[in-house]
Amino acid sequence: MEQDKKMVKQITSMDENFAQWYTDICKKADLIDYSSVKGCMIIRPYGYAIWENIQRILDSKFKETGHENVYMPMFITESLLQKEKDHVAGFAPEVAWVTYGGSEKLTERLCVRPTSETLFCEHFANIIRSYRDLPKLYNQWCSVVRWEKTTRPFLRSREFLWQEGHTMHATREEAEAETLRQLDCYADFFINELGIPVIKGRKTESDKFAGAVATYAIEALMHDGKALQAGTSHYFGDGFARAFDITFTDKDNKLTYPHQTSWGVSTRVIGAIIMSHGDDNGLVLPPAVAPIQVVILPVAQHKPGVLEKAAELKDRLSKRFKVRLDDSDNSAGWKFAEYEMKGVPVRLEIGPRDIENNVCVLVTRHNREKTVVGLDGLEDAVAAKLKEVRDGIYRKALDNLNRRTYKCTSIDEIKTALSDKGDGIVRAMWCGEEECEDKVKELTGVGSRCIPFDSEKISDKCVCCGRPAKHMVCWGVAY
RNA sequence: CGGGGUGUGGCACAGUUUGGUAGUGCGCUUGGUUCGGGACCAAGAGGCCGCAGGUUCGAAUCCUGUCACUCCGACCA
Repeated sequence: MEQDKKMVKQITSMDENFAQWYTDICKKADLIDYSSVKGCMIIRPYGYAIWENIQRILDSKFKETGHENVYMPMFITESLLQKEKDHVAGFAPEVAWVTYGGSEKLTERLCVRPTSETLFCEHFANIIRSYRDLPKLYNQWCSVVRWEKTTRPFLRSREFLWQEGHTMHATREEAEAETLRQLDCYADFFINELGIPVIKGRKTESDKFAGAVATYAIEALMHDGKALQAGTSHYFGDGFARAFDITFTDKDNKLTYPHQTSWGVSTRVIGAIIMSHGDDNGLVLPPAVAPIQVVILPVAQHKPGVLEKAAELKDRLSKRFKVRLDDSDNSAGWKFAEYEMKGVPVRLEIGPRDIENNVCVLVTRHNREKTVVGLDGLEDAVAAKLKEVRDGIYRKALDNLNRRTYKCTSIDEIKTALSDKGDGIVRAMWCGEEECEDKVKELTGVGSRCIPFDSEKISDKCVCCGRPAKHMVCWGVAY
């Protein structure tokens, strides 16, 4: 069928080489360009516009729950970074250091922030005195640097953009509730706005954030069956508070350590969108974050009245949607392919034939379905189509997750499932010992992703050692 | 950090084996015809062949080194 034909020859097909397909999309959809510094990418206007939309939605969610934005410095003195020993041990191998200021060697070298817990702690120590100062609900939008060895656009770059929330609370219960609330905030955003199903869960001890008491994450399954940690939320207890000497006087006039959280999502979200929804014709963007929600393509635009009608529709639709009218003199076919590559959710075609009949053609990106709709009430038809795209891509992604979820009770079952059906999420029981966690990875290739909240009892025994099981774990190959 | 691949107009590549005038396609510019799935004709512009050394009368091509990108593994958002 014509519809199945691959229109965009420049993109490597997913089945042929998934990694190449991914980088092709990043480049060909104008999301990024490489720079002369390894691992540092240029986020181009179209890619940055997606990030701005992500920021806008999340930022307003954060503010609805009382969070305030701040900005912390980019540099951390070495002695400050050293204060919490688990934290420094976790991050030291991948930090970049500034050793010179101008031509003078610094007496103490400065680390370029890989994350800002230490900076927030230093500041919290100065501003928290009484229980009346709590909670402190802070967030910052910034970039951080981690000196990665292997880099990939959006998924792992040396500098990346993110948001990091840092909060301080009077009680453990309050801080734990905050940790889970923000995890839910991310999960809702992924499911409802991005149409990406996620697994919510807790990380195992070995996979925890450096310095955390508990780390929670949302994991998403990509098209190739690999899992992507898409957002994290940490509960720190009072460990950092003790290391940084942050205390407050509680209602009973007792000096107390506050309880802390941090949580973040990064531009990796864009990688998740690409690998959850994209296809061999390019990007497929969730309407909520698409820089262009509707592209209007006039057909036979030199014929009298066509451009005028197209401009009129643009004015009408712009009141409710993000609209672009492409009246360049590229051929209609070229434009179809171009906006498909860029993942624009809804395309509107308007030509002389349509104008005669007072209709236009709407095409949804994810399934290329064409519908002829009347120009009266067009706004509602477009809104319905955008909803259809969100629901359609969510269903597809959920199907992928369900199809690639395997319940297993033995190492052999895991191996068989993975080799028969490909990479995916293995649900299997675990005794809680790190030794078994490592062994499963060694024997089958899948590591523990998380202990999911929607746990089920698959058997009584650990999939590895056969001793009584403590948890059900989701295992997978990670990005 | 290990293993592979690639660096040649903006992009994709050929040319390297066997050293001898820098090529093709796409894109770009100008003009014209087109336009419901990546249109066509004509005329143009654009390159110290990643970088640094070396061999040679002569190097994109051979040698040494180096850097970057990319893919596959180990570590990480």
